[in-house]
Amino acid sequence: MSKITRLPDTELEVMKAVWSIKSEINTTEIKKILDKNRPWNVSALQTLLNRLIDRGFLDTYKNGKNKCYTVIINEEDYISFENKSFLKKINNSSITRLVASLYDSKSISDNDLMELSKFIEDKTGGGKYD
Amino acid sequence: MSKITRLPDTELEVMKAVWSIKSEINTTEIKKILDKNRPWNVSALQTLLNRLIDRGFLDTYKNGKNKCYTVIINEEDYISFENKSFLKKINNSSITRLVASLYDSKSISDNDLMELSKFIEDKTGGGKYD
DNA sequence: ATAAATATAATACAATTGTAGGAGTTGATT
DNA sequence: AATCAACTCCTACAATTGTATTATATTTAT
Repeated sequence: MSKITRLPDTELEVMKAVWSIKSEINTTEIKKILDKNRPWNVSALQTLLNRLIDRGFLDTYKNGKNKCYTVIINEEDYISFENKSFLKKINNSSITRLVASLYDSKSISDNDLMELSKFIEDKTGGGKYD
Repeated sequence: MSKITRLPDTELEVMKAVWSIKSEINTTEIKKILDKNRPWNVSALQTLLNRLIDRGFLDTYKNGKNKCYTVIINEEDYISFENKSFLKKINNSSITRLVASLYDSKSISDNDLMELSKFIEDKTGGGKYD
């Protein structure tokens, strides 16, 4: 089990594309998805894929002329890792502080809070009162 | 009003120290605070302070032999900025998704959820039911 | 006024991150 | 098997980030 590390922005962009692929994950397929956002240089992409292999996020195998990839670190685990590190680094590990900051700066709405409230009720056993 | 940009890790470390100082903000004072966490090289610190000036986070003036700093970007604004960017980049702008991820990975507890719930009640007008 | 102590300035450099050119392979087509 | 297209590999390099050395200037104590 490789230790998860924070990814640089472009590597994360690549991983997001990789994670979204349900069929064979090869360079062309990845590039096709990335190109929907902005044009990608194939060599640059290859470099990033290699770095992701070095980091233990991906493994690779050959299928004919294609280079294919398998996911080692899955999306949920990585997102969890990022969320936890971020909460600590920026909000002193306080989720209330984070939500308050987002709310005060109008980055989330009353509706968002309602939805969140519903989630909390679910998790903490539904009826806090009665 | 300068545009806020994301800070590299070490520059953020420095800014946190700067933000915490209520008296005159000079290099020695900053270093004293930083050293509580890990030993800092003064020149390295100077470089980072200069970069923070370039980025528009700090301004500087001389007080006798001391170089002093004034804060341009305050902590709340920067934290808001980081929180918003992060929510978008990692959790698709969904706060419920973020909280769910933190909860599922046991990075926040039931207690944290309770506290958060209280905050939400406050903000959304106290009694959702009666 | 000179030495010792303290603070700043100038510069440099290695590691990481973002980007790309060009040569080499492989597989398909005729 | 020669040609062409698609894909990969190797290498390079600029920008950013993290760290430090040395030199210079200023203050303080003698």
